[in-house]
Amino acid sequence: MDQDSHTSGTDETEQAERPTLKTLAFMTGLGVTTVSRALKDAPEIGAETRKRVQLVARQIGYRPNRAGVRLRTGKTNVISLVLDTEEQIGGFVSDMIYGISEALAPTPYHLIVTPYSRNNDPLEPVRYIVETASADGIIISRTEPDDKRVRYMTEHGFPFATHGRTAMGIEHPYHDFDNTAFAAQAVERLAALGRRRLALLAPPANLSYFHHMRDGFAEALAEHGLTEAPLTGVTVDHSIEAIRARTAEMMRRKVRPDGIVSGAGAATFALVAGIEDAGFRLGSDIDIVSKQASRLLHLLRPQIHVVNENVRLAGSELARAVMARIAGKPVASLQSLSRPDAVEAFGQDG
Amino acid sequence: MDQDSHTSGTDETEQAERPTLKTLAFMTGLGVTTVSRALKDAPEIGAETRKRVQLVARQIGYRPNRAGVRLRTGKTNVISLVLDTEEQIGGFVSDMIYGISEALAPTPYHLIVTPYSRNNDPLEPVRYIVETASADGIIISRTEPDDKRVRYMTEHGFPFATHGRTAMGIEHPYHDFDNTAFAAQAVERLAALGRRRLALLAPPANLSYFHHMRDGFAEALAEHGLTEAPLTGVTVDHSIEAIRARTAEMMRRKVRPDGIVSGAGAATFALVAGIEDAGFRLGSDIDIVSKQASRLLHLLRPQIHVVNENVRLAGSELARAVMARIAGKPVASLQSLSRPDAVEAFGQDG
DNA sequence: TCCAAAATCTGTAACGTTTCAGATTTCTGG
DNA sequence: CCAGAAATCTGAAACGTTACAGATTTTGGA
Repeated sequence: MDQDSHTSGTDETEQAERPTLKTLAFMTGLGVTTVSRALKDAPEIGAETRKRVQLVARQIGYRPNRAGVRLRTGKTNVISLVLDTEEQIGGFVSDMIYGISEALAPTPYHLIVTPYSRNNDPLEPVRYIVETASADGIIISRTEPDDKRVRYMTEHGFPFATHGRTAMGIEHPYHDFDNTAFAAQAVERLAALGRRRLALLAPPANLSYFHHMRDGFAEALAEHGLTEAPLTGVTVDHSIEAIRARTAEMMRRKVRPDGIVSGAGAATFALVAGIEDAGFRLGSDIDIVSKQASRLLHLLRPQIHVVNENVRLAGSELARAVMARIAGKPVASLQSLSRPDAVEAFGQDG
Repeated sequence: MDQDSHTSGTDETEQAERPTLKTLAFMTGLGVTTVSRALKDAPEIGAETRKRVQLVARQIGYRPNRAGVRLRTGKTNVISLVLDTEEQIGGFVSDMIYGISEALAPTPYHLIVTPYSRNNDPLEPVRYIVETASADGIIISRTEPDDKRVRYMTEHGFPFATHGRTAMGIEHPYHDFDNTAFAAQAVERLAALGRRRLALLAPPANLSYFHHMRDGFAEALAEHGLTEAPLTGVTVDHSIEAIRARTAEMMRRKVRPDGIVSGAGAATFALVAGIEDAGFRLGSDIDIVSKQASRLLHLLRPQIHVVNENVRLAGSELARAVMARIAGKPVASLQSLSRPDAVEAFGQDG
């Protein structure tokens, strides 16, 4: 029965060592194997034994040792969020993390944040995680149409989900905001306001959602018979100063836009500044429809038309998707697209 | 590249299993103990052997199995950032995470994010980590003068660092922004602008930095012979709407402030809205000096006077502090206070 | 040349978990 | 009442690492 009578356990006092399966086995008089199985509802354990073990486990607050499980099974119970750590003003990263945490909370999964610098190889952190098996699943963002990371993880059969879609003939879990619909709605609103010549402040051209947004923009432009005022050389990822300067420059030209679609909230701050630098007024000379993750734009200028992107939701969707993928669910059911709400407006005057 | 074409398991060919100490021992012809020691520069290993082992290890890309180390030694190589996940608009959490990541990057430490809801017990996640030994160190924020978590971790001898100081006679590592100095500088600026009656939009009263900020505010007020216009019932943590409404209310009273000190950037958005709701103008009727983590306020209204708080820096300081604490460095050297830069102004008119 | 001390190296035993291959007990039908 | 099947239970081994207690070799002093 009790083999370990003489061994190491010099814990005769009250100082409770953390209970292990052995502790539980001793307390219940069962073997450690039985205890292990009873706790995970294995079929070959008697109903009463199972209940008894689980009761005791709950009583003494048993929690499986993660290192033990991980060493034995290779399962880490970790989801890794891989993100680039360049300064992103008004970044939505916190919302994403909150969303992921929310989904992970009722599970045994922990969230680990793996950073990389945007000028390094984005594949590097992913490769590290896969090679060292330091997580069960990965969430990535800044997805590209032909994404090395997606290819790598797919080839290695490693579970993951992407924030944003790809276009490389690989089916994989993702969550995305429908930026095509957003851009189309934005153009439509501007058209309804009587605007004729529109500019688009787009994401960087290497990212998938650049194409989505641009497609929606271009198509709606055509549909409403509007023309484009190209806003080149600058993207939502550029610095406030760069966008501001470039916008002012554009506005000072003879042929300037009377409407702008902006892909990001922080960038819109810079847009507005640039417009006003050039001496124009929002709402009268020009209108802006902007996407935003945090609800501050209407406080900047109530004339801005906004579409809210729920990044927190994206986070929990992504977390759920990776976990489902880890559990072996088919990919097809793990792809979701978030349709934008209608464009909101707050008033013509402060 | 040759991907493991046939199904998941049974890779009989070149598909390299991850190397372990055993692999290394076999390759070098040494014992596994010797290899283990050679890799960590133990003194009883011959110089040549050491070099040889390290060379081979580097060649085949050996990386210690974290689960193995953790199970054997109890060392997790994990730092846990504990944070509350309530919606915090314009939250600085991303910056903090970037800062921590930066400091952790050249070390074997990983960052794990442990969330809790503000309405639950903040001690709960801390206790979980300590009890399950799931990290080597903890970073907490929203520090209170008499902080349960600090007491708990100290009593359990668990390494940690706090964002913000405490006042309970316990010495512990911290990093803090000097909010007393900030408030004093802010008041001074407002006094210099000829303002006489000032309001303070403060942090929640339970947090340490509420007291720091309020002390600096009150003292400077006295020093410059100014009076306070109390802005009660609302803190920087309240919703935009709440702050906005409360501010408008205050401004509509007969006795209203002609200057406001604001403890947070997002809250200042609401302040400005409230002021303008009531029909007053920034720069002429009233001035604001605000702290901000992200540099957007001057785009909201160039009249706002700002002091920047570098949260990214705070993050790396905190990370360095916990790691040093884990390494056994004395607490005294791990306390740092960040002095605010001078108040910045951007102009009197848009 | 020899012996002890120093310098190197090594096997075994854990850490806590799950899996494998039985062992034991209970049940069933004849 | 028994053989065999079913139902329960079990110890040993293994995952990769480090600590302990030796084992072996080399060195150096006499």
